[in-house]
Amino acid sequence: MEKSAYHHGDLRSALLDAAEDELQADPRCSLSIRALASTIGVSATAPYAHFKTKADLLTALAIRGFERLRDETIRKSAATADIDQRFIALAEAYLEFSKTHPGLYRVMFLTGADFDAHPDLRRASLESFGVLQDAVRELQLSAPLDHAQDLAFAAWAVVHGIASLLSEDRIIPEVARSREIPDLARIAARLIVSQKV
Amino acid sequence: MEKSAYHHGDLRSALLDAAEDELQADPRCSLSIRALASTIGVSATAPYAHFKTKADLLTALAIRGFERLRDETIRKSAATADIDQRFIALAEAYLEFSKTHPGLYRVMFLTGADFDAHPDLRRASLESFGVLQDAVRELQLSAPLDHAQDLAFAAWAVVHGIASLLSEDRIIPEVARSREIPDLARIAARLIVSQKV
DNA sequence: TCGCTAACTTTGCAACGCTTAGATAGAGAT
DNA sequence: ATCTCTATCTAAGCGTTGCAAAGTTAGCGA
Repeated sequence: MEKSAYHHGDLRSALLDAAEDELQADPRCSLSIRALASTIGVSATAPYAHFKTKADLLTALAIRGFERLRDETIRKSAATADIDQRFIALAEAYLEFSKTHPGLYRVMFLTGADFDAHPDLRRASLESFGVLQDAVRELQLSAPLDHAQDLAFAAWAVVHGIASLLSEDRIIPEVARSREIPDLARIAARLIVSQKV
Repeated sequence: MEKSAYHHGDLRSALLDAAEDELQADPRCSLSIRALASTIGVSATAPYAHFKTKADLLTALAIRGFERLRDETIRKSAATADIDQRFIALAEAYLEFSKTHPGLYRVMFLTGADFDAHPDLRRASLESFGVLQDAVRELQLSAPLDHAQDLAFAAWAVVHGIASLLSEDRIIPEVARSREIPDLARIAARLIVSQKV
């Protein structure tokens, strides 16, 4: 990087980094390509050498997000030995991610990019879901496979539902007030864990 | 309406209707005030007499959406007598709403308007949640109140989670393929109903 | 009949996504 | 060492957007 004054060197990464910073500062901001370019110090249209459209940049951001979510959930749940506790830890990690990166989380689920057009996005999303799926399978090894699949999906839905309501502030204040993430994770985990056959 | 050529008569409602039509045609569209005004046939800035900002229009739309969601869920679940079945019907109605009005659903959970600034939005949202809450309370009249509250919240989270994944196409194809709404509703309902004390 | 006022139009600005055409510089071949 | 190819950048500009400001219209109560 800083190879010359003219060529930036790693504008693509710089754009994604700047976008993430912006999202961190204002989770609901509509990222402006021109503004990103400006803060980096390149011309307004330089980003278009790396992303054909703004949607493509958002898709790249979403992929980053899913990869980080996968890594975070794996890391935080690996520390626990007990299977039930591990599932709770996983839910916690998921909610924690959505709370510490609300803007990124928002982009992940709202890019509107369809999986067929972006196989990388599909893969990243599938891998995130896979972590939850594995944990559920651990919960009930003897269960018929489609039931385990349904349950993994249900687990994803609960956790994503809570995360979504949480980060969009659409959560019912009376319920969520003085509710910490561990509490919310337990609410979600209880539904799933109790379904063990 | 059509009081004169100059004054529209009911521009506010016309704007909301046009916005809904637009969302129905393209659920992911970013509504343009100018475009709405144009299709209605008034000047580009006429809408600002009724909505101070675009966000205010979106908030009004969200309120409409929550009211319709409340009505729909009440109507469709009232037909069923059995308590468990009623809960399933309720989940179905919720998912059905998110599927038939994906654009509106999107606006409802993404306006970013905070409840403190928009008490009408808070009320509408609370009333939608209240329908689910009542159904859960019916499920377990004897339960301690806070548990019922948690469970109602969990129910909302699952259903909203599924609806969100569904309408944003973030649903795992392998899971959702050939899954109709009744199936998805049953997956959600099983988690909740089985928690009866 | 006379204002008062809500609902409109006109004009205009700054920011936006994106296109096009041209400038720059590093890397590989000769 | 030079030439050329190409990815990366700049500059200029188009159409659209949200929104502010100032003036116009018409219905309604005094």
